[in-house]
Amino acid sequence: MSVEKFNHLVAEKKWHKFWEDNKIFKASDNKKLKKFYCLEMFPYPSGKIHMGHVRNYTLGDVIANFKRLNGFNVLHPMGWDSFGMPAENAAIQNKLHPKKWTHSNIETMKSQLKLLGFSIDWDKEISTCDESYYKHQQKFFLDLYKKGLVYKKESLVNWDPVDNTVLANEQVVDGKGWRSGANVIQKKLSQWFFKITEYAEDLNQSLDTLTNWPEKVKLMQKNWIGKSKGCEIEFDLTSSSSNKKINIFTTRPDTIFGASFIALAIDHPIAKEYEQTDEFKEFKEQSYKIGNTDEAIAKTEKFGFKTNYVAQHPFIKNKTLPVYFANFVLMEYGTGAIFGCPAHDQRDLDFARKYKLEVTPVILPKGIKQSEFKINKEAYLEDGTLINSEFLNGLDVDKAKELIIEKFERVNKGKGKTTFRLRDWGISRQRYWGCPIPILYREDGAIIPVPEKDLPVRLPEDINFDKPGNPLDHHPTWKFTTCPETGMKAIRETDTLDTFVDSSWYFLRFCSSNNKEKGYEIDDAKYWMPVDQYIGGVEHAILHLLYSRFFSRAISSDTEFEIREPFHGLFTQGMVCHKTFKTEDGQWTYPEDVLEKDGNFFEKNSNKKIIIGPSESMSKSKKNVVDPQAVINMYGADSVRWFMLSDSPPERDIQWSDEGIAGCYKFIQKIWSCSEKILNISDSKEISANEKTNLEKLINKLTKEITHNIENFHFNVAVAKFYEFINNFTKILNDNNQDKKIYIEHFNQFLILIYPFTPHVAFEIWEKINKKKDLHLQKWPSFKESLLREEEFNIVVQINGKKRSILLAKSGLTEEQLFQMSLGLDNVKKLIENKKIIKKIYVKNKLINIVIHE
RNA sequence: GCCCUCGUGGUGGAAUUGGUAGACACAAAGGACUUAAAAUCCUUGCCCUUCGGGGAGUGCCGGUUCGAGUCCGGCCGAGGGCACCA
Repeated sequence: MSVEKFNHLVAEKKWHKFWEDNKIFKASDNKKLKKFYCLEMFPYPSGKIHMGHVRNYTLGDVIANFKRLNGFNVLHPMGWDSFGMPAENAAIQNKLHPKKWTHSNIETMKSQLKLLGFSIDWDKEISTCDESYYKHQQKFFLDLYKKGLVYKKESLVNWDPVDNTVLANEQVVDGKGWRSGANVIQKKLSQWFFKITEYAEDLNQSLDTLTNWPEKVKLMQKNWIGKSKGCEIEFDLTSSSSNKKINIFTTRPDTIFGASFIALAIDHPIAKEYEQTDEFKEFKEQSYKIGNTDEAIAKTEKFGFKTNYVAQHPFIKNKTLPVYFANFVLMEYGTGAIFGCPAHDQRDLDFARKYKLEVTPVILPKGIKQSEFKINKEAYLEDGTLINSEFLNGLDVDKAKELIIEKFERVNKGKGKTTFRLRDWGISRQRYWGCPIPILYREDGAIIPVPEKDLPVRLPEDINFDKPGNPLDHHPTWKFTTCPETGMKAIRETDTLDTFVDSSWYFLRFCSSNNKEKGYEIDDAKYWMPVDQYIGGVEHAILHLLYSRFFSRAISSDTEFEIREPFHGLFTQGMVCHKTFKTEDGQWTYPEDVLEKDGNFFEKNSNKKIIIGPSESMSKSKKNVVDPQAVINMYGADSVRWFMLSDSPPERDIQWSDEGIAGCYKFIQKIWSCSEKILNISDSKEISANEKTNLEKLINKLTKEITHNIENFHFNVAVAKFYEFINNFTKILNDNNQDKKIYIEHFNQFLILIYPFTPHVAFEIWEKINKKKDLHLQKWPSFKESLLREEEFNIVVQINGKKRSILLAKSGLTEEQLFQMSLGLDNVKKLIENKKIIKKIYVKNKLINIVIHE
């Protein structure tokens, strides 16, 4: 009998149309339903979708479908992170307007996403470059401005000389621009900032409430925020000509008696007094000379510049400390000044050795005599007992810290203080393709926020990219305007907002996508927020997630509904990898251009020999990419989705392979042919009661496993269980009486279970069997614990912990009965002959361990 | 340098709380069907074996336990984050 194949090309098109026409993935407005907000990180419209998108949205789609079948009102939207530099770069290179380029990319990518059959509510689609989006963002900017969370300051910024723009600290990777890869230089500019540091404590503490976030991500954020408890201490500085007071910050106030110098940052206010001297100029120049990479900075030799100040030690009369400027002290952290305790800090020790300063140990390691304890080249950083420290002597480090802070506070020379590594978020970008900052500079010098009624501040469309720099700045008319209150002349802010601002609230916009008045409606947000499951790449573990957590708080504080944590559950998926191919002369080669001949590989056109490199994350530059669209055409959307869920756990990297996708295709066909076999049963006969129970148990077990594995993101295990089921099911189907009704009943349940993974083939078979297009209206099946209970068990029989035999036993037997049975097993008998049994262990329905004397 | 995670067959990986290691898939070898191929299906997978079974085995060394991939200590290796943060 010939069996017809599943034709994905026809079936997928048919179901896409049906789903779209009937809007079956539309979220309901009925706020009485139990909701589930499933969100994947929205894409940047760079051109075409890539395998990373496919994986991301497939993972999310399984969850969305699963939750819908479980009776949730699911919000599963899609949008476009559509402002950003590539659009401008494309405009410069191809003379194409960024808007046109962006919109055409969105069209392409949208049609590609639709090919995969994702259950997206397209009615809620948004795009951050639309003024219907960014006008609300400008309103939020003004709100934050009113709340005092936005400020402008002259600051040294990371300047990318290739992209001609400012970069946030986070966008500088190893001293290079994250996008251009150019060496970043320091430049002074007046910049807008969000006061994210205002929320440092809250952002840090609240991480502990995020129980459905990966520990790894929470830890990365903790490290980034970098909270440290310490103490601020006031020192009196004197020189022959003046007296000063300065504050220093330390986390080791307990080592105050080991202090031997004060070190200041090069740009500390006191530096003003030395700026004119040649020696200081030279010192400053030298410290700026050091390489750009963080690593190079960290390994640079410590050096300093001695001032003519001395500092009075706070507790030792007549003891003064020399005051230096030092290249390793940062103005941005703490107070830009420290006291050096060489014995217990490596940098301080290096510095002290260089300038022959005192090294007084004040912490004695446990178990070492004071007379034998010497500091040579390594500082002692661990805990111990305080020595040489007057009233602190004999205490351990923690106690000493406590006591000394109390003492400082009592004598009014310092106080306990917490500092953070986190800095404020610089949001100004000297770029055209971004959200305009709604600010005016009036001719009298006043800075005026654009009134709400004048929003949006629209981007002009007639722009010129021929000159370098920001086209908004040299636009002939756009920036010239008047003050709405006084009528005085005014100039618009020509910087635009960092695109991370766009993505810091888009999840809120999805709650009220089509609302024209507000960025989001409080009632909608109350219902939908927080996002129940957020899925995306781990590369956003710090920036995007931290900014979003801050921005949600900032814009919703003082409103009726404060959104502190926007993402309840977070899942970070791994990357899609592929082998890399290079010709012998070092040219990267696309996988489809590589041919195999007798175990050797050649480039298709040139016939050059190909060297196969390690599997790496797919990237255009290395050409180790596979185009999703081509694969979908060939194998179908279900096969591609199935591949993305198979084998590798979703949090780990996955290796793309041609064999793998072919295997997935085979499995889809196998499901199809299994359904054909059932439908073609012509001589239906009743099945035996025993087989009937077996079948019931099979589907019941599958139901439990799939439910459990979806809930825990073990999609690869779920896939394995589906394979196992189909293997067993077809075996029973082939070996037994063919009871059509029973098989159909169980296969229907199987189709519901697999629908979230491979919706097209599931719908097609469902319709074929049931003559209805209503698979999506089915209820997720429940499983019966009673059916999971077995009447027979394989009980492992161990002797001294080693497996020796297996005992097939019915349930209900007592421990003693089972023990006697196991003693009767040939293998066991042989091994315990003439040996003394010392002990026996029984694990119910699982295992017997007989311990004997060897 | 500091912090974190992970080491299981040829490969991707599985293994609720410590309780049959290697599920499932890919690749390979052999076989069945076929004139042939494709497709499909079956078998095998380290060492020894009298074919009943026995032995070794989850990066390395040691420990706890009746029993360790799983827990503890120490190494080695890979990946990721931070990086002059006082």
